[in-house]
This record gives sequence, C-alpha cells and structure tokens, in this order.
Amino acid sequence: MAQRRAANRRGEGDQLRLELIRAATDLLVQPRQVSPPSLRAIAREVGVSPSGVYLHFASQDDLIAAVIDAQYDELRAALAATDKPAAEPLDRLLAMARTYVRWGIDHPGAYQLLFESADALPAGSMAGGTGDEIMDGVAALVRAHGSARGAEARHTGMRIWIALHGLVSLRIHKPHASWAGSAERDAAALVRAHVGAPSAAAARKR
Amino acid sequence: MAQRRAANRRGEGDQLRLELIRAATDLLVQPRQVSPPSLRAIAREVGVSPSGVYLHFASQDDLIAAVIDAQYDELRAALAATDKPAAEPLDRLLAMARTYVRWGIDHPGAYQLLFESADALPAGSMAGGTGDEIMDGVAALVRAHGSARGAEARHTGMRIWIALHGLVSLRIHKPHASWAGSAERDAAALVRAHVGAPSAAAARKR
DNA sequence: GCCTCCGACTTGACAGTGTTAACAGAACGC
DNA sequence: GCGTTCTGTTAACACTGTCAAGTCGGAGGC
Repeated sequence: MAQRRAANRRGEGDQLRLELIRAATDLLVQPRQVSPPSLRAIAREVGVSPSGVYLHFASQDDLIAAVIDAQYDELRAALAATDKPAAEPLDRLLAMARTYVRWGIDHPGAYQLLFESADALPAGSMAGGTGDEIMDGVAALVRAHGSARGAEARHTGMRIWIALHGLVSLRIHKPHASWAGSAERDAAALVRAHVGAPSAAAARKR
Repeated sequence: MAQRRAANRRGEGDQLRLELIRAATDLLVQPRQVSPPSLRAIAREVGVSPSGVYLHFASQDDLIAAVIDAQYDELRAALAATDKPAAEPLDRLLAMARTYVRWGIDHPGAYQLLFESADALPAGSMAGGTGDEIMDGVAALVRAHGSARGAEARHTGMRIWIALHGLVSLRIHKPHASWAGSAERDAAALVRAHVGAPSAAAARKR
C-alpha cells in the first residue's frame, strides 16, 4: 500500500476524490477525541521549555486531566453559589438549570472538556462520576418537588440533565441556528416540561 | 517571555505545576474544535502521497467539509427510511426520535462531526442550516399533532431536538455513567414530556 | 510514427506537534 | 568545600499540514 499509486486516466481524476472521501469517512466514523491546545503553546505561555511539562505531568493528557478536575470544581462552585437551600424545590431546580446553562455557554471550552470528551477508564476515574453526581443532585430536587418518587425521580433528573446538556451543547456548536428566545428561557421550559409544571406563560393566564 | 526561566527554589517545584494548569486553562477555555484524523493517514489509506490530497481539496478542512455533507445525507436518508407519512403524527415523532438517537449512537464519529463541531461561516454555509432543517421537520410534526401551534410549535420542536441531541451526546461521551434503561426509551420519554402526551406506562394504567 | 503538451501525481522542504534521553546549573546537607 | 539532588534545558525522534517544484505517461496534432 506504500507503493506508488498508478495514475488515474485522463478525465477520471475524480476517482481519487471519491476514494479520499471514503477513506476519510472510515477514519472519521470511529469515535474521535477533542484536540487539546498544543503542549508547546502552553509551555510557551508559561515561559518554560516543552520538556519542562514532563516534570509534572506524565503526558499532555495528564495535564488536561488536571484542567478538567479544576474546571469541574468551578462548575460545582457556581452551582453552589446560586443555590438557596431554603427556597422551593421547583425554584431551586430552575435556578440550578439557569446557572448550569449560563456557565456552559459562558465557558464553552471548559464545558466541552467536561461533557463532550470521552471519559477515562471507567474503574475509579472521576470522569464517570461527573455525570452521576449531577444526575443525583437533580434527582434529589425532583424528589423534593414531589412530582416523582424513587427510581422515577432519578429518571426524571437524568432527563432534565440530558435536556440541559443538549441546550448548552447546541448553543455552543450551532450559534447561527435560528434560536428564538434566550437560553435561560429554554432552560426553564425544559425543566417545567419534565417535572410536569405549567409554563410561566400558562401560569400567568390563570 | 522566550527568556530562560529562572528555576524555582527547592520544594517550590509545584509553582510551575500551577502555572501550567493556569495557562492550559486559559487556552482551553476559549472554544476549541474537534481534531480530524491526520490528512497523511487518510492519504496513506488511499495509497496516495499527502500532496495528492491538494489536487482535490484546498485544505484538510475542505475535505472534512465534504465528509460532513455526505454524513448529513446519510442521516437524512435514515430518517426518511423509517418515516411513515401516513401514520399518526405522534407515532411519526416517536419513530423519528428513535431513528435519530439510534443513528447518533451508532455513528458517534459522524454525529460529533455534524452536531458537535463549530459550523462554518454563517453566510450561505450549510452547517448553519443543518440544525434549522431538523428543527423545522420536528416542528411540522408537532404542529400536525396539534399540541402546539405556530411559533409555539416551533419552540416545542426546537426543545425536542435539544433534548434528543443531549441524549445522544451524553450517551456517546459518558458511556460509563449509570444510565438506567435504553436510549430508545429515554427518547420516547423526552418526546412525550414535550408534547404533553402521557407516558406509555401511564397510558397502560388507564 | 513522432513530438509536444498537460493532467495526475510525487518529491522534498518548511514549520509545527508530542515525547524522550542526555545534559547543565544552582541550592542544599554534611 | 564537596557531592547530591532538584529544576530545568538542549537536541533529537517521528509525526503533522501545506506548498513549490519536479516527474511520469498518455492524449492529441501533424
């Protein structure tokens, strides 16, 4: 296969074009990862030589993992900062959704790193727990709100997180799509749809 | 900044570690792109020299764009293949959701390329239209179902797509999270929550 | 039949990447 | 003062995307 390729005949140059598309597709269809910034660029920014990085991290991935940990702490802090434990469960759910969505949209790079990159090995890694912790938090609020119980509450919490993630993800990647209204309004509508609460507009009508 | 860095004192080696994390975070927090497979790997697979690619594509991104177009056609075909225009609107919605989710999970690389990479320039590019076309399709079914009208139906369609995307995205990236039940069941539950239809379980009870 | 032209493709180079091995220098304990 | 040890460097490897220049061979004109 490393042999020299026989030239296509005149007028059939498009043959190669198709082969290129096919091969690229084959390679692309298997799951890929997001590409972190250049290790050398990071080292340059710090003013250290590239090898210096290896004094503290076994590899580039190792450095990135450290970044992920730190970013996850920030998200958790943002959620904790806007939570009012004494408030109504539904209001807490809505506030949580709003904060989550706002943080994701405001920190697209970090958000992708946390929730749109393959998590590490399942055993004992934090990455797998990332989602579970959020799901558990939402489920607890759903349970407190009383719209569902037990396993059903967990399912509802899971679906709320799924919807909020979809909202952040699409707003990040498809900013030019015709989104009507703000992301915060969508977040509230998504939460209400899943806990079975009437929309704010419907509530005003009554 | 390209100057030689003064060595930290003994025991303070962690200083550099923190600086590295900080700098990496700064670079990471600004939006990144997914990394396509190596252009040379693609060329190798085909048996052509790397430069040969440039006979047909202006750049690697150009090649990737061609791949995206082809993959989008495939998704559209999959959706069309499972659609039964004569069926009930709600059933069509559920079938569409099932196909969309199944396709995304079965083609994670392609799915990420379509919906988790930054779209090209807004003007005239297809990437922006990708989302709009799907939103319009869902909105039409919502309208036919009658649970919402006009702009409200478009909002509902948008939110259904958002939720389905979130489902696919998280199942792809967080396969080790404790997902209870199949993705197809979740897809149905998400659709029902947004069109205000009772769950299948609740329907059975009646 | 031969010559010229030109399309298809390659070679070789450039600057960039992650990673490793070998080395330099300064600060500390003795 | 001396040796050790930590901190960081330089140099090299194989890899990446991209481009200018070159090679090869078949098609077309005479």
